Amino acid sequence: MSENNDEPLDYRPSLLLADDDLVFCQVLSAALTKRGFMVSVAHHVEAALHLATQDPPEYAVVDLKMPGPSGLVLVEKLTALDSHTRIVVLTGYASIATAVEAIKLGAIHYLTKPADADEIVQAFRSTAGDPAMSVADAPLSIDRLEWEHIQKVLLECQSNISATARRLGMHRRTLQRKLQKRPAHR
Amino acid sequence: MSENNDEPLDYRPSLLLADDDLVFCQVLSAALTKRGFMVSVAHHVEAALHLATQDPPEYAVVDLKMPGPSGLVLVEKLTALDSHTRIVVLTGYASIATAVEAIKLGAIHYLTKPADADEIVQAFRSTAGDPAMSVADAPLSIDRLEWEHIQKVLLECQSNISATARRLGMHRRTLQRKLQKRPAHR
DNA sequence: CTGAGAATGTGACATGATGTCGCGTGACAT
DNA sequence: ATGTCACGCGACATCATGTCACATTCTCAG
Repeated sequence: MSENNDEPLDYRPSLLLADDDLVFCQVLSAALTKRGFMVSVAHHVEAALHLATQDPPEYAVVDLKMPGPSGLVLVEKLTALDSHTRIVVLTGYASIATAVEAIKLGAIHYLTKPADADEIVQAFRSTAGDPAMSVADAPLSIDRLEWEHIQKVLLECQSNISATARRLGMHRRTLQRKLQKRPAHR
Repeated sequence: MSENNDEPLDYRPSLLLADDDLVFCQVLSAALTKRGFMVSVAHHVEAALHLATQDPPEYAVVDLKMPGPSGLVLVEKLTALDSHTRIVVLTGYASIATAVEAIKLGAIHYLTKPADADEIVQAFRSTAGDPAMSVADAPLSIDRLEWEHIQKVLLECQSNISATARRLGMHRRTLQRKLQKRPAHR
């Protein structure tokens, strides 16, 4: 299922993964390796550039929020090094402004976390004007997405419910109800 | 301040304004004319294409939400007609998904209403971005997150509302109502 | 060209969810 | 001690949602 038949079986395209989240990198790099990529990982822009300068990768997944310079400058540099590198931006702090910048700087797609490996591979294939994705993958439901997002922000706020509610622009009472309503749901 | 000294004084670059909001068109076209553009207006994609085919404009301002086909197809067609046309997308229903598409299809910038004429002119001047922009944003609000997710799926479904509602497991009526609301800013 | 099936826009209405206020409690710093 | 802040919970008016119904318009194969 996960084999890529478009390429010769023994050829693994190089992929640079730049993200400061260690566990996320582990999980994602394993998933991408399983899908046929030769993955190298960097946790900040400088390290990523070091790798890319020696051998510009064919694919790149870059997070925007990293210690030091933002992932945007990495996108720019990667494009400068090799304009054929297919770059996908993957961020937990999505905004229209950074999305526009990323695309203008050479990224071919802009995804928001949580995103699984399949979405990313799908993004690599995507071309402009053709949002014809595989209908197979069901998009996660609104409720599920909301839950993930809440959990993430809640973690950032050290489980401070009041602070989380403020950052999310929702009423504390509502957040309380949402939290206790589904301790676990697919 | 609003004079354009880069061009001969009697030369007015052509600008196509595509938006279905009549009063908005009046106001904006007046403002742009005052700033030295030769403005022509269209209220839907078909009319805009008719004008553009005869004489591809140098600049274009296109709204996304118009009766009939989306402004995205206009962006695509305009770029096909003349890749030098500087297109700015201007919409009151902004989303990351459409922003990415618009840029990939050839727009040079993506603005959200309300935007005044100065912002638009500014956008026309913009070149490839500066990657030094701030990226550390507050997380999206719950409402905003929901909006972005809906827009993404909607694009995948080629703006088919019924199909989108099915994929999201929500009632079509509910989706309609959500789409009519303006997206929350943060 | 034409009809079946699908998509869309819209209204109405019962029900469930949300926003909001308030109260009491405990933790912590001043 | 006293103010501030976070928390949980009750109550209630209001808003959003799910659901059904109906009239158009679109799409596309026959």
